[in-house]
Amino acid sequence: MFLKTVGPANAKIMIVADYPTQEEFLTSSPFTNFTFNQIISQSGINRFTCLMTYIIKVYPLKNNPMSYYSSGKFAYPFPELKAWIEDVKREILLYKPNIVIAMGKIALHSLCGKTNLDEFRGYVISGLIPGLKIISTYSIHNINISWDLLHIAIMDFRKALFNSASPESFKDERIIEDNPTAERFISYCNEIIFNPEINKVALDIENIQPGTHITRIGLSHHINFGISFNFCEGGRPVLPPKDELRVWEAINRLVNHKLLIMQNSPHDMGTLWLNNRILCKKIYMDTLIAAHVCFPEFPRSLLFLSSICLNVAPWKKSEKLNEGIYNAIDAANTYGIADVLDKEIDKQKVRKTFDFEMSQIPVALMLQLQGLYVDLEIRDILKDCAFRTSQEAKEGLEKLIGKEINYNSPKQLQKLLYEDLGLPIQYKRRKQVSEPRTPTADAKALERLERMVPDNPLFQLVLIHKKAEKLISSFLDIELSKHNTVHTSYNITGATAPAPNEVLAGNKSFGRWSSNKSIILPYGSGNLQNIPPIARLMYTAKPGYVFVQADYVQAEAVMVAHYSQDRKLIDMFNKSYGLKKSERGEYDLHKLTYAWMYQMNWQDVTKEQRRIGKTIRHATSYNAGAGVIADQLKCSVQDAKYYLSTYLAMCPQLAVWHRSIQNELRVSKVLTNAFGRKHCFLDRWGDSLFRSAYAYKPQSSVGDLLNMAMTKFYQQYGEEFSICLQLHDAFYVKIPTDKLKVVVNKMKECMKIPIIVNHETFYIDVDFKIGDSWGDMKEYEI
DNA sequence: GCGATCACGTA
DNA sequence: GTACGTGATCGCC
Repeated sequence: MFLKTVGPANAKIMIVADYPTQEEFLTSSPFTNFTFNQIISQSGINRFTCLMTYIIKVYPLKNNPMSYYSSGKFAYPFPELKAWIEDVKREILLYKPNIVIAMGKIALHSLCGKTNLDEFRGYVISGLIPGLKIISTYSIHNINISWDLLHIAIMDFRKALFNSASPESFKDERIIEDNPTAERFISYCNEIIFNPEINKVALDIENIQPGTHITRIGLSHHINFGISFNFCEGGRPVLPPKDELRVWEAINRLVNHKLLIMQNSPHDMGTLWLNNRILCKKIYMDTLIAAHVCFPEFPRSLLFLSSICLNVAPWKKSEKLNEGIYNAIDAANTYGIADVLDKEIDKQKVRKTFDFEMSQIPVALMLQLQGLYVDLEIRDILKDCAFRTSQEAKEGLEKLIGKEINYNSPKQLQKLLYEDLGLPIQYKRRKQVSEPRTPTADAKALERLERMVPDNPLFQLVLIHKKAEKLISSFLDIELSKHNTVHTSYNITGATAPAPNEVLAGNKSFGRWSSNKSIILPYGSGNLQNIPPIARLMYTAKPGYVFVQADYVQAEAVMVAHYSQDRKLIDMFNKSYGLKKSERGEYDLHKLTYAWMYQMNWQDVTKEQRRIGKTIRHATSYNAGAGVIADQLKCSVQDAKYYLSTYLAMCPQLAVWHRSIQNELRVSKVLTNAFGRKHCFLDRWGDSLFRSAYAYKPQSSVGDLLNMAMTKFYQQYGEEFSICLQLHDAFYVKIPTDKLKVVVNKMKECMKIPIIVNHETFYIDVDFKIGDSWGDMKEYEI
């Protein structure tokens, strides 16, 4: 029995999905699954006006649709599937819908012959049937695995609805100049400069990696126009230096006269500055930032943004477009996206957040270009030391187990622990109980095993060895620039993770910066926000200079106190605000936490008890379970449960706050932090959504707070005093030692920013530390 | 060579 | 517990 096509013969939209769900098949009720209902109802399409069918008309064997192909590739369908595909094509010819929505890779390939869904998703393309418009989107199966995709599919359905009015395919009216002469390109720049009606220009560069040599520059002043100038051919400059200079001069004039639109402007700005000393000052919009502010949870590539903002043809390098056309279309689409996002920013009322993120561009760019200096001597000492430690541990292990294995290989280590030594298998923590248990040999597992098998040095030796190896490979053995600096690219919009496969990775980004390897100055391991304390020692201020670190004290805890309206805690923070470190004794948060839990005097709290208080407070703010607390405190789960219940009894507000977040989510999936930053949570309803949501407001508010302070400092004093690091709730400057007092006061002034939560205004205290080396910072009292 | 997986560093 | 990025290994092509 096969599922038949349903719907009216005069349908304008036809939906072709890969295959039915098991229930749809067993009950003979096509297109009734929950996910599909969500998509079609939220897209505004009336399902009774659509023809709907499947390519594979049964529930596939072993839930594996690829079993209908003779190889892993789509190229060789078995006869049964071949016949089904022909059926669908016949129906399309018979009913002549204006547009077909292909849900999933199999539908896309069957109707269009394309295999890469990510490249064509959301674009109206023509298929194997002449004159037919097709738009592809994710399959129900994909969406069920990754719920984020639901919202993208809804947008794709809306686009299909928009395109279903007529069978006509849209006309590409774009004018693309992919290889203008230098004269033509210069005259284009001049035309723009002297045309008072044009005030914005989109700019996009192409360069050779590694390095920063610019091969092309694309410009656009209209969605239907793109021009790309070619500087290089076969690795050689196209023009004699004198003529090339004239082109650069024209570009320089242009960027000084018009507002610029770019996708990921720090990259293009950095490259233009390093290569050509062209400084782009007037940035109207970075489309990456605009997209982050409007759709923080979506991918932000140009291809994706074009698919949701524009009605244009897909364009992609793999289509073997010539580089010039590609570059020119990049620029044109960037221009078009900016127009759409501009309206979206106002529609969503997020202009303030957008302006704030845009204001961070100069300081992020400066930090990337400036880099951080490394003392070679100290690095070599650290390297030697770590190497010796690692070797000693390795030799000890060899004696102990009588053979050599690679401890960096989880596989080999697991074999040693659980097969050769027969120790009890340790499992990874699962997100859901329904997930299968996977064995692990990570540090936590080793520590647990150590507690089970005392007096065996094996575990400590493995831990020491692995730690030293990690230290060397990730943090010490890094490539330096010729000035002995490392560089990191700070991402204002947070996560850069692109889609790894057809199921897009979630772009979370809570407004904190992230940092990764700089493409334009590829030195260092890249991320400067995860350097361990020991490796920080090699980052030094030069003689006569000193690092100043300013960090917000207990910032997330203060935010949580206000959000959860924990009066006792708020009062404590209010009283301790502005006190010197030495005067803060009676306001030690963690000691007080333990004292409140067990009704004792804070003076009597021991160091160990303080540690418990600290761990419990931090973990419970974000709804951690007893297992996690047990691992952190290295105690039994039983004890952890006891601490947990004692804490929650002492602090009932916390559970109330968590419930209020859940209620907020129920009303709308959009949460807003203390500074108006919005985030839409797209995860499935459940614990993982809740935990992520609990973390959002405190974490993103602190991120915004620090970035506000740092940007303010940069704007006012950046020329004089150099900022050198951003670490989520702290920033560092490197200054001449004699300027210490002045700078600390200025930092303090910039960091005093009022925060309003629940109609109460408060400030978060700032601590200062100074040192010659980042790894050796001492308290500094003003 | 490339991508998935594991592991692990920070706030 | 959340957020993030990088490096080593290993299986696949």
